[in-house]
Amino acid sequence: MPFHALVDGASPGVQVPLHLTRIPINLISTSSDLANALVKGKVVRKGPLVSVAPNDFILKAVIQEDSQPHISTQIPAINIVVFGELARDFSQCVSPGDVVMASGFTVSKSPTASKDKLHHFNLLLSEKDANIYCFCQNPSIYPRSAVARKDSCTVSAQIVNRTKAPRYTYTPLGDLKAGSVVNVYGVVVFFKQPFKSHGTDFCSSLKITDKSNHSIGCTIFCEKLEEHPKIFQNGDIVRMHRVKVQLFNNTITLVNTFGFSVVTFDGKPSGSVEPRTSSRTVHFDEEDRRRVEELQTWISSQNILLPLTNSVSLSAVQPKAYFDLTCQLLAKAPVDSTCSLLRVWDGTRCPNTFLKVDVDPNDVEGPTTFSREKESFIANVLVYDNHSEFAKQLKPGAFLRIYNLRAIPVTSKECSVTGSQSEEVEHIVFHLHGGTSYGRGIRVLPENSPDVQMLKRAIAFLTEDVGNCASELNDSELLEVWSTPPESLDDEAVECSTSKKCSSTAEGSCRLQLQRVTLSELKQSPPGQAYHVRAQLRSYEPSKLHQALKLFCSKCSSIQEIPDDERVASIFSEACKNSEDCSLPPWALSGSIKLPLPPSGAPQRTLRVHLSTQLKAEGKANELLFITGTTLEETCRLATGYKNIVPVTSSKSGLVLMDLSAPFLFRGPRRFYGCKQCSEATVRELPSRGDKLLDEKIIAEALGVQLLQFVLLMKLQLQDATDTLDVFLWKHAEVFLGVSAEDVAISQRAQNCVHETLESLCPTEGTLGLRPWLDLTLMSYRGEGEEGQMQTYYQICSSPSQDPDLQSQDA
DNA sequence: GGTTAGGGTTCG
Repeated sequence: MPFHALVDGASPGVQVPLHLTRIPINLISTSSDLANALVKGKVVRKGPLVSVAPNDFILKAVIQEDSQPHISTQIPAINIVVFGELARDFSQCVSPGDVVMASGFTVSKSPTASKDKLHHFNLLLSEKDANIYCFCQNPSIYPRSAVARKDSCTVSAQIVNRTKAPRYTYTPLGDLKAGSVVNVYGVVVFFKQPFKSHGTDFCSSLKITDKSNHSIGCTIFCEKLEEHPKIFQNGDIVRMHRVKVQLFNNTITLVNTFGFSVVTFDGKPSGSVEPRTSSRTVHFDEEDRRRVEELQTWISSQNILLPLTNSVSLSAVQPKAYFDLTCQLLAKAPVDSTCSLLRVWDGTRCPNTFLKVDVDPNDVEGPTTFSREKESFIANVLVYDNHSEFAKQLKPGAFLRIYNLRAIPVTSKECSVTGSQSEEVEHIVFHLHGGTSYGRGIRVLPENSPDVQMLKRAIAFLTEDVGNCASELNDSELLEVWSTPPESLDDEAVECSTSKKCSSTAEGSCRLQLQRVTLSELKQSPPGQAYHVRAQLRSYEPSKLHQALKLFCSKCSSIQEIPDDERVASIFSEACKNSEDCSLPPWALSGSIKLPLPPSGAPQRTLRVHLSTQLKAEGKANELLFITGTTLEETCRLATGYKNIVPVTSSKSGLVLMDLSAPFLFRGPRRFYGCKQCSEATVRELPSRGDKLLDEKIIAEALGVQLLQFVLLMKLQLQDATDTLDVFLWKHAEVFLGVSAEDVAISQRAQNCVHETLESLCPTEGTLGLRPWLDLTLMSYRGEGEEGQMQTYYQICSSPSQDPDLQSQDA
């Protein structure tokens, strides 16, 4: 049913008001109190929509009591008459067989009772006073909209009143006929950011494909930028409504037409399907979710065929190459009338030294200088023409993706340290040439995008305080993880091994140039430094990827294992057993809900839930549910449909969270854990957040839980002609493997991606000689070993940049 | 009710 409906543009999550009381159809009469009455029935007949005036309609239908399926005859049924726009919405949204609820109705004597043998009264539903809710017979279809009611009745509801939610059909890209106007779904294989056309509008150009394997060019003209598709990378999914099919040069193309709308989705499955749109009235239902997930699955099966992303981290940039860069803007400055300088970073270090670009310090937005260490992580990007114009609106701190950057090598004369001779030095600078060829452009990424989350973690790892981490290095749990303290890079720790050169343009300041060393040389070098090595991957562990996934506490710096399901299940069953009656906190409302999708044959379970009065008052009752008395399996099943589920148990003192070895929060397939040592968990009402979406951080903070972060931890053995070396992959694991740890925790595709990366670097079959050579930046640091003695450890702090010239060299 | 663009690197 197409009811992911919005009422007057408000947010979804509509619920049947709790003060309504259901009235059986056979008890309806003129003497009944109808003010708070709710009637529920299955639509057994639906008449045509009759237009009586412009925007005024009448529709008749028959609903039948739906609660007595075992009685085959004499089921109470009643005529309903719907008026106005509500009638039109009902006509569009409700089909025979659907179950509806209605309130705010009046009754009148049925003139046809003797003929149709139905109820002696009719229900009259006017647009002004009545509400109709569509009730879904299978709660699994709309579990998100289920709400608890005080009378323990379960409803899955979405409001129909004033819903403008027609059913959409989508044309496969292989079936497009010139001249028609269609709705389509597609996977982006090429796109340009919107650019100013010579007419009145901005123009977006994109190419999409689907299972039919047709590749269709689309041109979108819209005056407002926010109406354009929000495409971040190839592989994103777009859904467009009302596009015209045209022939241009004998090729089918799509152009937007009157009533056009577009929504985009991440092409990577991440557990939740979030429509990207600035429209407040997006229509998005279960069918859409299914289509998006189907395309995501298809994309993952087409990985090899689709030229997806060209994203590269700074550490992997190859001179002369074109690439996309996801980064944070630190500072910017105009260079001249057609060119601006952007200073950006992504948490990794480019092996090449950047050309210093001279700008007037008074023109710089953001810091004019950085510490020497920080400077070595910052890239200089020159953007020209239209991009220089666009850059005027960028603010330092923003997260950007820059498309089709080019790494330009620049040779310049510099004086050596002694200052007497000049020598040729190769620098690098990134150019974003003018124009939009190859999708050249800049996009500001929203804070909540998975790529920005990953970027933030990489940057946070780079800048976090090492003292914080070092003080806890003896933690026994930490030492169990390969007996080593993973270290972080920070300004103190990075004392780079440099071949020091004085830039002739800089004020005598020294620039960092990482020297490449062999593994054997590295072992002889002093710790506490960054080194550049070229090596092959000889082996890695753990071989079972799920063992690489850990939980990390940023407060006490402990690394913890993810508890297995057996352990978590036992915590749930213990909590059930030990549960006692308790008085509810004053802010909590209590109710019950039925579990969706009971396993075949099992009776449907009703669960006791508590929800926040405040959230309910804000119309966000479904955003956070506290549940009691469930098994792990039931909790997971329930979590597929609700935003946030917090399992609790009742004790004499009131509601309490479960043992923190179990996840404290479930959302879809995601589970969130808290640190046992650092949490002071209490079940309490969440402070009002206004319009801010409840996320795990807000919930954890409110409950006094120190949120644990998913991290990946691996041990790699590197080899070159001189030696082998064990190194850890931790703080840069996400950048190195190109996935987020959180996705690895829930997505098979992310896991496959890691597996493929490792397999490509270290194939199970084949000789070592055939393995790619990797350019890597390593940090060395001192830490306490298993026996308490100090020893040197190494950690990878770059992504694997493969050296094509060395592919076939034998070690 | 549909002009604009209709992908295809590189001055800097």
